[in-house]
Amino acid sequence: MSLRDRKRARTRQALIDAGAELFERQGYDGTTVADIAAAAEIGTRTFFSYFASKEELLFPDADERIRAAEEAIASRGPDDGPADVLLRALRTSARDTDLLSPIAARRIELIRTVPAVRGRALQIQLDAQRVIADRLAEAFPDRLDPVTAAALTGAFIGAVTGALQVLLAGPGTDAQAVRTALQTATDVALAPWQHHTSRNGA
Amino acid sequence: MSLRDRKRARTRQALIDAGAELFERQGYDGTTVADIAAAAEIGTRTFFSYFASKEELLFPDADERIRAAEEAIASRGPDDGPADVLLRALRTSARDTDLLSPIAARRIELIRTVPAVRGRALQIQLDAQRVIADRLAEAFPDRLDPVTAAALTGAFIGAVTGALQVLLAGPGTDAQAVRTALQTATDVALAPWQHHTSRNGA
DNA sequence: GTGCAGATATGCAATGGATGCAAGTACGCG
DNA sequence: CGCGTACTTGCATCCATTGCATATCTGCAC
Repeated sequence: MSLRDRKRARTRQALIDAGAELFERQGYDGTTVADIAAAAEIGTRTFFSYFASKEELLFPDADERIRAAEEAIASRGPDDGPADVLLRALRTSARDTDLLSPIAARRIELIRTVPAVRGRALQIQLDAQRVIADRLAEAFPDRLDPVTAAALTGAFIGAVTGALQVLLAGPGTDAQAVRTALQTATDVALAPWQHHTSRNGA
Repeated sequence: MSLRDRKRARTRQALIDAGAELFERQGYDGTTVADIAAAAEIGTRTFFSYFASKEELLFPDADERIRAAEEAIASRGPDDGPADVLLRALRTSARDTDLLSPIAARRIELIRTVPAVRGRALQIQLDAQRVIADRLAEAFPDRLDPVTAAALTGAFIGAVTGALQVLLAGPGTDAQAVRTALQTATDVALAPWQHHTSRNGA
């Protein structure tokens, strides 16, 4: 990696960190892009050459996750069915720190409370869903037509999202509750597609 | 309805119509709120006492639809299970003109092409999903815990959304294709919950 | 009909995100 | 070293959105 690339990566991370801290301290709306740029010691204008919008700062790894999910689909085993593949994609792209680490908790809080952030999060999710549905249809051309693949993917992601939404709306949530909810959601969505009941470890 | 209310309703409709025409003619981003307000003959500032944002103009009946869905759940028959109730809610809140009328087609086009509009549409959908999940859990307290109700609702709406997304991404779509896709989506999401296969007429 | 209280409408100014443009500056490579 | 390209940045601008103060209108009571 060249100096230029290293520098750019460092600045990018500085922006992410500065954003996280300022959002924590002053709230999302109480923090301006100018604040964040100043904290990372770059010009305000330059912020937008790193992130297309203020919201993007909260989802810096969206692309990687989608790639990870695609990778999980591509590297499926010969006996895996659509349900297995979706579960693998979920486990691969959603790390277990995603719901319980303090940083993640604050992100979820922002998704819940700031409309602009929620809107962006949902868009990212829908984009991911489309990609996964395409890959899934490609992976099982005999068993899944494109519409069915999209419906199945939508059902899977929708179930997980819905379950987490109610779960996280309540008070303090522990790791075990998250696991149970995920198991419930994946069972609901995938029941007819699973040969044998599988354990969920995400 | 008082004069005041009638006047307000008329202005509101004028804004919706003006928005639809201007978006059609100049594009969404090419139309400013000031343009819309002027076309409806009100002050720019006043626009925001009718709609909280420019995007809201495209979803003027979101509240009614959610109420309609709640009503559909409340008025369920004694033999209806969760799957029947969700199907009724869908048929009630989504009119068949929603996907095929020219006005609706343009709205869908905007949802697909304008990020801000897509974000708002998804938020409205998620809000509706939460309400429906709550009502569903209340309707079947013995059979559905809150998390399962949310997962089921999410799977149902997610499947429909996913299927429509791929379907509408393709070229010209006719009524029959929409019906088939909806049938596919609801089957995928509700298969284990349906006693007997039901016909879908939405 | 008159007048008051509350709801509406509007203008003005300010804030803040986002973008185009035109220099300026740094980096990679020959 | 020297050039071409990529990255930064300041500046001006556009536009959505909001607070505030003011003017206007409507519903209702007397």
